[in-house]
Amino acid sequence: MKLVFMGTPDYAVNTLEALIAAGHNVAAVFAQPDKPVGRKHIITPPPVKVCAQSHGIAVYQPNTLRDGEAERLLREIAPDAIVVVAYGKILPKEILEIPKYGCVNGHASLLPKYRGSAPIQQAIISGETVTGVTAQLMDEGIDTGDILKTAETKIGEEETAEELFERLSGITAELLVNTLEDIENITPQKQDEEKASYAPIIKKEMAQLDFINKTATEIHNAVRGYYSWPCAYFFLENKRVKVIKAAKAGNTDARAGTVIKSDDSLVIACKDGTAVELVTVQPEGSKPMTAKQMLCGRPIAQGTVIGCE
RNA sequence: CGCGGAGUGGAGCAGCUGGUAGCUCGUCGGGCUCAUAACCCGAAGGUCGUUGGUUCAAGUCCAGCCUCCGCAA
Repeated sequence: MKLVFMGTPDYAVNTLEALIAAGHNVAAVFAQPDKPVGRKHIITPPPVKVCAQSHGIAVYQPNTLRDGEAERLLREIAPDAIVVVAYGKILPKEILEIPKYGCVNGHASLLPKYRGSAPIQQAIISGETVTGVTAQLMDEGIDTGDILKTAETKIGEEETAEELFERLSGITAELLVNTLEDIENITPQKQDEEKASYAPIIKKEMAQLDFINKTATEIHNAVRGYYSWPCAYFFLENKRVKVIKAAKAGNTDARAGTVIKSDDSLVIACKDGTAVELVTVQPEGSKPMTAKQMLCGRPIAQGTVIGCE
């Protein structure tokens, strides 16, 4: 099948590779423009671009798809289908209409749940135990297209968003290859709007831990869901401390937000009499370390209340 | 030249205005104890990232370099 692939980050690379390996003719790849990355602001090409180039595929990085240029180009290429994975741009109607089989998107949730930019993180933060990937026939809305195929997977109890990303990336690749294979025989299913939910883009501030108003389970989910970006955190003497790993630590009758243990481990009381142990942390300016290591050099008095400014 | 923090015994840190290094943990030895990851006593272990400079004297001041990290993107 003659395809155009649209994607940007690491997450999408598996799918591109899989499509090529499955024998499809990937005629062109669209990715976001190169962006400055890192402390030195080095202009870096997105992973999908790097991958495409290594396969000798033409790469396009338009700033917009709405100036007619992309449409003209795609009509000229005339793909049978456009496959979209984490591209980062909304496809306008005139482009959606170009391919015979439409535009097929791999979305990292079981639609209609968690439409939007952060389905993976949101699933973990919400405490889901099962998630998956949906192949949908894109329409003009955000992840509102008809469902072609889905693949489910369990979320591990200690699984982080980073790990889930990695796994779903592979599942997405497989699902999309299968979807294209069967595309003639699939009857697209409408999404159930009643069950729809939206996973908004993650902002840094959302990852600040609130021990007072969240239970230990919610804290644990947040720590996993925000890892490795932006990473859950709290403030200690005006310094940001990231929490890399946390564990539920039984019950307590201490007031929520209070440090109830700070010798060889760090335990904080949470909402509803629950308690959470902060296992691995990273104070601003330091490398990640165990809570015990941090306490060696920066003791925290028991009874200290960790608020949420 | 985007902003900022940091490189000190195995780990995490302190060391302000310069006179050869200290804390918590760990390690090792001994003791207490029915016992212990608990407690007590003791010990080992540091060319203070690197190069050069100022000084009678620098971890401590100055300059350059290397490395790590947070923010921002």
